[in-house]
Amino acid sequence: MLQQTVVATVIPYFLDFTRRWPTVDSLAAAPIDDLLAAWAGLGYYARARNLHKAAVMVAEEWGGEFFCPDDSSPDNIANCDSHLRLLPGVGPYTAGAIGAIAFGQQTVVVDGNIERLLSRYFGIDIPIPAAKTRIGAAYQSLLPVNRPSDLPQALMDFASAVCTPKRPQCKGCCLAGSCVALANDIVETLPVKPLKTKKPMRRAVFFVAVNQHGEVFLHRRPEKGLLGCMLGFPENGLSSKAIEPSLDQNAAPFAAEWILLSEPIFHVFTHFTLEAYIYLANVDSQPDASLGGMTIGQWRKPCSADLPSLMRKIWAAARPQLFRDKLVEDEAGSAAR
DNA sequence: AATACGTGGAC
DNA sequence: TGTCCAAGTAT
Repeated sequence: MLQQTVVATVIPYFLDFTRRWPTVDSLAAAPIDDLLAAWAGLGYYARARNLHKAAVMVAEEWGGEFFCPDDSSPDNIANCDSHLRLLPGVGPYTAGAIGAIAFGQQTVVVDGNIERLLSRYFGIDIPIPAAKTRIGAAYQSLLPVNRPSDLPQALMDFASAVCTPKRPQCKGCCLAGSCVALANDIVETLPVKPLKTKKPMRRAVFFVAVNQHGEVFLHRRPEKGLLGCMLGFPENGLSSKAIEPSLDQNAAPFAAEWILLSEPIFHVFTHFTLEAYIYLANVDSQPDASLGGMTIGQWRKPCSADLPSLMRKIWAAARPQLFRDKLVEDEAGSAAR
């Protein structure tokens, strides 16, 4: 959960997950849709899919244990690392963190905080990601024999509090006397990040329908790609790089009196900004939307908690309009989950 | 190596 | 509709 996500954001999700699925076995046995619903709003949804796959691997293939050699010889540290890396979603950082924190091994653990701290302290001025090799070597050179699990956690907290990206607290820093970047007055220029390209715009249309039962029409998105496997309103254009998708009703999941909201909403992703146009419909029947005989969606009680943030935002924009001339029970009653 | 992948908080 | 970034990983 902490991958590219700040601690304060993670805490409620972590507490919910560990309460509902306190063991690897329970997590592996949980329906993936339950995990995805619990993950909704946290972002980077491949993490949730990988977490479940990893739990299934540990439960069914590893006998329920994160096998790790208790002998801490260098060979076994490497073996443990490569073993953990077999789990989907476990990369260099996570494998190192598990090795150090869970098993007390002398692993290399370099997150964004430590990367910043070490690149500054050692004056590593080659760009990321090429600098990662040297930063890893620098970390290796610091590894203590005793309590190796303290090092990454101490460095992360220290860098997060003192060696910050902007306005680092060099005055009074206990490392100021030997920090290469400080001596060269280049602290805030490190680490060297690649130049960021301008974020492109995409345009998409979304279809929000409510039936006479107060249910909305949602579908499960394709298992890979943006918002993979998450619930969402049918749409057209979201995954298309060409900013061309027509704003007409061609992609509607079924025929209805679709009304286009006058104003689009905007949503910012990591690599593009979305301009989302929203079509609305109140339907008296319950159309069975299908393509080639396959049902493409389902009518469900609207529950924002199950939706990724983009879809929550779309629902929040659509709901007042849909409820204007049709009294429908909203989700307030079902929000006490 | 470069890009895809979410979201929200701090300025 | 800004900018930058966060306990990164997969492809």
